[in-house]
Amino acid sequence: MALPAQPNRSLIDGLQCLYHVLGSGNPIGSRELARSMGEEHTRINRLLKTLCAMEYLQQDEQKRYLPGAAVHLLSALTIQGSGLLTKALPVIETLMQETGCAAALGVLWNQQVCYLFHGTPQSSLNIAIGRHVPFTATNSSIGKILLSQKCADDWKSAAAACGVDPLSLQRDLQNCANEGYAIDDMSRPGSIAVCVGCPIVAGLALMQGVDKPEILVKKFLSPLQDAAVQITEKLQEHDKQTPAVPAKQLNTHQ
Amino acid sequence: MALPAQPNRSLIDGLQCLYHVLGSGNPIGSRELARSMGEEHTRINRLLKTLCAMEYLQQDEQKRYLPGAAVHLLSALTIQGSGLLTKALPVIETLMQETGCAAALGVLWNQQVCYLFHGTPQSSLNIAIGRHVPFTATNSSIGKILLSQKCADDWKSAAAACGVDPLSLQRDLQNCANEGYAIDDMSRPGSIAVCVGCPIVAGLALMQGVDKPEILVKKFLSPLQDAAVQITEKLQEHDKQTPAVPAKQLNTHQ
DNA sequence: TTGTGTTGGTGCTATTATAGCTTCAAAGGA
DNA sequence: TCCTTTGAAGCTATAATAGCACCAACACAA
Repeated sequence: MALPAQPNRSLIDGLQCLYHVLGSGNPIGSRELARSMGEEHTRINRLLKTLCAMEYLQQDEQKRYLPGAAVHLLSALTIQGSGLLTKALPVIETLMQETGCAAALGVLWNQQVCYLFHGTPQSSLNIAIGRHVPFTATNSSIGKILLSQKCADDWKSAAAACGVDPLSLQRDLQNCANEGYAIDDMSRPGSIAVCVGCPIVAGLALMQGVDKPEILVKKFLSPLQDAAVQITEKLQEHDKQTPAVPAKQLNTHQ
Repeated sequence: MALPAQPNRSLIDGLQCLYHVLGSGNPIGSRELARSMGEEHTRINRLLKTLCAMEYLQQDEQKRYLPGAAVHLLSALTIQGSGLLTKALPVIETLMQETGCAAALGVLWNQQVCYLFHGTPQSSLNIAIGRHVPFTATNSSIGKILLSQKCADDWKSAAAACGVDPLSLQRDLQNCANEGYAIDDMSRPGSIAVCVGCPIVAGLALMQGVDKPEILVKKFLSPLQDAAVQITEKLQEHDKQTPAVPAKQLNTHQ
């Protein structure tokens, strides 16, 4: 991912602090966070205090940092603003009913896949958010198909980060890019995934235990692609007609 | 909310950019965003490019900005890291079954309430995220109870932001703080709300149309408080035992 | 109770990251 | 074809920031 001519270092590091606190899973002190991030503690402290002032974080009685109201609100705004989950869920439910498969919707970030949805035809419709720890992209059909749309530098970074052979990964991803889908037949159950969104934002997968990966392609690629197209179209309609939150309500420093 | 000695202006403004793009509800260009935020366009452009580089945002074919994978992942991490929704939902479901009321869980930020959950005993368990536009705090029992825990300066800001009489609001909020609950009997249906979390992070409300607000207190305060205590305890257990995402996976610049 | 170590947070100041003006190529619309 | 607006970046002055040193408070062990 190319940096712009003048990236803003404070914003980058501040978001990394936020990410680490959220990923910590429990309250964490400013010096502890600085050590775990390998940074100078005063700077981290100031970034944390700024996030606190904005209510993205708050402090418990021992002054350790934990999520605040603003980050919950950002989550809600993310889901509503992008419409990804609300548009995708009805399509995914139909897809699961028609195919009898489990399905997942996930995003790729920093060589990791995070599920937004994971469910089965039998279970009540369930949102996966909060259910799964992010996991390495190269172990996942969603990860591979999303990674295949990235540049060669990202492929090298991914190979290094995930500890796999770069040439092998390149062949695999090149094939995914060519075919427009990715297969994971190493996990149990196996899965097949395609991209959704324009620009691409997520991967959609169907999962089923099968004897041969070709069966995943033969049985499930077509309905999966149809579902992905439907979701992408719904997202584009969403982008054209979603009323914005009034600017007065968005403005936070007047 | 008091600013620290050396707040980081870039982080503040960068998060406001992100918030505005998400709240926009559709892709938005950098000059358009700068105009709507009342800021100089070069700076906004650099902040947007930085958010893009980190994949919090992405650009469509017309180079307009829309949510990217990282902000979805941050949402998932928020929900998982705080455990607020996953811990609260089973308790809320029981509460709705026992009382026959609709319920809501919401956070307060910038004088606005945002629902994380809103459901009824009859509907399948549903997450409200993405369902409701944030709305002004003083029109909501959740807003009032959360606001009552803030300082007097915040009360004045809220009165100004929501266009209500400061003295009237102060009396109302003082009463909420004293009683430990807030009533909204102006909306249809009426509702009663208490705080959850330690430190407080959200408000939990029950809603039902009643002839008199006293009936809300008499019938629903006790089960509501019980549910709030249960959720708060579960959150504290969560903070003690949630495994963190491995630091290797959190580290984004190595 | 006392001493030690660690904590969160800030004062001070050098410096560099940043902000804002200007400019440009590209794109869209009349 | 011309005009307007766009996203993006070069240049440079400056103010926001980074890092060191320090402090009061707290926890823990002796």
